[in-house]
Amino acid sequence: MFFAPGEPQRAAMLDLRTVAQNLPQVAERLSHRGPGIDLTPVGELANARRQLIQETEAARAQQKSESAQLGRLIKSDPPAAEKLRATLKGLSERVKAGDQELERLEGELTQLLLGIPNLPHGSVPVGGSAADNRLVRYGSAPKPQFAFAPLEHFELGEKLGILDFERGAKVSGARFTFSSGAGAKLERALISFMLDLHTSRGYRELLPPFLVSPDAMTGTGQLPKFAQDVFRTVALDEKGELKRELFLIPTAEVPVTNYHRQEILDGARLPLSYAAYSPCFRAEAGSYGKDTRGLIRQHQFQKVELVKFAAPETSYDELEKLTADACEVLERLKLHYRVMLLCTGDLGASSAKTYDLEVWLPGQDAYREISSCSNFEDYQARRAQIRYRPAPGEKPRLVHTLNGSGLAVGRTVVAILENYQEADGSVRIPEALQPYMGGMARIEP
RNA sequence: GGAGAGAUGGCCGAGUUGGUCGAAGGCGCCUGACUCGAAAUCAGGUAUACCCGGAAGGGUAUCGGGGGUUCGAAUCCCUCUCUCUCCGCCA
Repeated sequence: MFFAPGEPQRAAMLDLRTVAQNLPQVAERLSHRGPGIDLTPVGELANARRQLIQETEAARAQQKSESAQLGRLIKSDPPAAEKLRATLKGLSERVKAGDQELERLEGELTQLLLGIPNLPHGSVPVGGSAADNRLVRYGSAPKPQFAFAPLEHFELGEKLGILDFERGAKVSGARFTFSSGAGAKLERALISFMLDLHTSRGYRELLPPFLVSPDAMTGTGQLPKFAQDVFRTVALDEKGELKRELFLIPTAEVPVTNYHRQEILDGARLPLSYAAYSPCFRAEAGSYGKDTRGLIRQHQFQKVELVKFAAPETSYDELEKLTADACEVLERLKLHYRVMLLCTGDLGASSAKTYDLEVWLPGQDAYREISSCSNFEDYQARRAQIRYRPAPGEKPRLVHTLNGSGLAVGRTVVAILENYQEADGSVRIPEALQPYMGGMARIEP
């Protein structure tokens, strides 16, 4: 039913039954993401699992009813009871063996399913790389013109004394930075500005834990695929052995999406919208040599994240709204940007559809991603078991989860520095932000 | 960190000499009756997942998680997690 014509938005990922019963269709749609996904083992394992369940459950049903009979026999006919007990012993062992094998099969199957990315939505353009992403629109602010050669943000930041990359490296290593003075204040102002904007537009503010359990990381799909991209923390016991492990969140998406893990939400209250500030920690494995200078790619940065839990019928409308809410930050800051629709080849593994917001950076002479807004459909919800009851008495269904940055704070600082720079090296503060800066209108050396 | 108590269905709350307990009772919710309508009252229904089946329906699992004892565990044993109370420490 998930693949009925005209209903592509219902396409679900990771649902074993759907995948197993629609192998060719699923494989076809996954092929748009690129080669290398083989579903045959999934089909084979699914069949083996089904068969084993039937056998084991039949044996268990027999065991159960005869076991009850044994209970009665013990009182009425002890010798017969002893005889039956001996038979049941054997049956019990068969059942246990079947259970073990089933557990093994299902573990293997889960590992396979975890490795399969989400199915792209029908409206996502097919393409192999970022070059095939589709331009959706530009924001209202025009591209700024400069009568001088605009500097990159790190040059400005160092000259203004508000970004200290050297000391960041001294204390923590590469890709760590101190913001100081007006720079630190600017970050704080941006966070408040963004949260105030979003909460005034219907989001509930949430300040989440910054460390999460391995379960939470799996629920949103960070594990096991991206284990190398995250920081893991451990607590040791007296003997120096692992007592507990927690992960530094790579985005507030992780704690906030897991906020409703294993819950059945009231359908009448959907969509639920949250705006969460958090620092984000990323190991950035595999990006050596990329954006080595400046704030663009740090191991730690701050972000305000928007998260929604929506009914499947409305999730794509909510994606448009969420994207517009993220855009609104750039609109108010009067920064030039464009909205891109990611193609199948550039789409994140968990996402069914993603819009990237790319802000113009005159110092780099390039558009750079400052927000990524995605609909994950029920891909995350299935793992995290987040459901909703459409109406009282009805069956629970999986919700659709969405999220997007609103926005990445560090990159917003970059955009402000580069777009609002003056010939003398000073930087104006966008009007919308001035109330949050104690009225400051300009950062000067 | 030390001492103790607890974790049962949407919620509250029985059940711990192991057997027919998916689990009494209450609340909530749904359906019907009564009513012009509502409230109150009465009757019935009311978990989730998986497997078989076209369906009706049937089967299996789940009483915080995991493991064990047993023919059989919500009930016994071990372990982990979480919550609460008291003491200590601490931003």
